[in-house]
Amino acid sequence: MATPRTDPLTAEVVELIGTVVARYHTEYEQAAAKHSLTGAQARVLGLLTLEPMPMRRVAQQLKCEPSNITGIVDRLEAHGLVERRPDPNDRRVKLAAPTEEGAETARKLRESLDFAREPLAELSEEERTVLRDLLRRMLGERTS
Amino acid sequence: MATPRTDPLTAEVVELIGTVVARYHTEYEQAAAKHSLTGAQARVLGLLTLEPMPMRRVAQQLKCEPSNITGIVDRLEAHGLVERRPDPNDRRVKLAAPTEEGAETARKLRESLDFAREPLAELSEEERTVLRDLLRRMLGERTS
DNA sequence: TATTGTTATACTCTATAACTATA
DNA sequence: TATAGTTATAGAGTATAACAATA
Repeated sequence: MATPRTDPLTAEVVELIGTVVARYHTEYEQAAAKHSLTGAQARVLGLLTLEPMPMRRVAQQLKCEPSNITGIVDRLEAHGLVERRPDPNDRRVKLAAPTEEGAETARKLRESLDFAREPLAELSEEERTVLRDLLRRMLGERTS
Repeated sequence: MATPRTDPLTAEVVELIGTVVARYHTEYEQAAAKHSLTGAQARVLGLLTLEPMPMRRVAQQLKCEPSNITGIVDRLEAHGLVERRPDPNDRRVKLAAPTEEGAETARKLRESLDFAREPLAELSEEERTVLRDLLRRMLGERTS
């Protein structure tokens, strides 16, 4: 209640961002579906492709309960895209890691996510730079 | 495959948009949860606040199957936020409309969605105008 | 004792298909 | 016959709580 009424300009920007969010999600889900994956599965696979990690950490990155990761990794494992490896330093831990096929699928997934190019192609390089800087400022320093 | 490799600048903008999308979703779900609603329920309620409409049309707007809307409206109705009204012109149709309490909840929900202000407050009015124009261009003419 | 991953449970969202009542 | 909404069903994601193995 400390904030003033939202002005029309801000409201429009928020609405535009909402549209971006909706389109981003649609495209992400479609790209995942092309590889018979759900959005959550594709996100986990993409995450593991950056670096194999304990199940616990996957849950932290996805901001969900650890118990959920069990099922998602189960299904990725059933597809042959991910495997569980023992952690030599702590036998309680299981490291989730993409298989070779999983890494390949993740790569194709990133490519088929043409949200990357199609809408941004409308903008010149200079405009994209401006957009980048504005988004950076908007998102702040939070490394999180 | 007609598109060239994604350049680093575009890649960064895409990643920034991904961050915006993630934060938008988190805040949206949290705002909905404050009112004991799920994201889907909050979206439907927000939609109906703009204009009461047949169940069928709700499904079209949310891009999901009509059968799903039955349950979502059931739960909103159980919360006393939405009601089903007969359509005088076609007795097959049920118009979903917010109750007074539903409209009030939707209003609070919009306010508590401080994604609207907090991050954008970092930008000056001129910068927000630039951002608006870039997003408009990026999203194209589609009025939808 | 505390932590990791899992299981069990319950709820929601989602798509598909079959059903009903209207049109 | 076609359409609007519903029901039934199944799969997936989510949170909570309890559990086994390990630290």
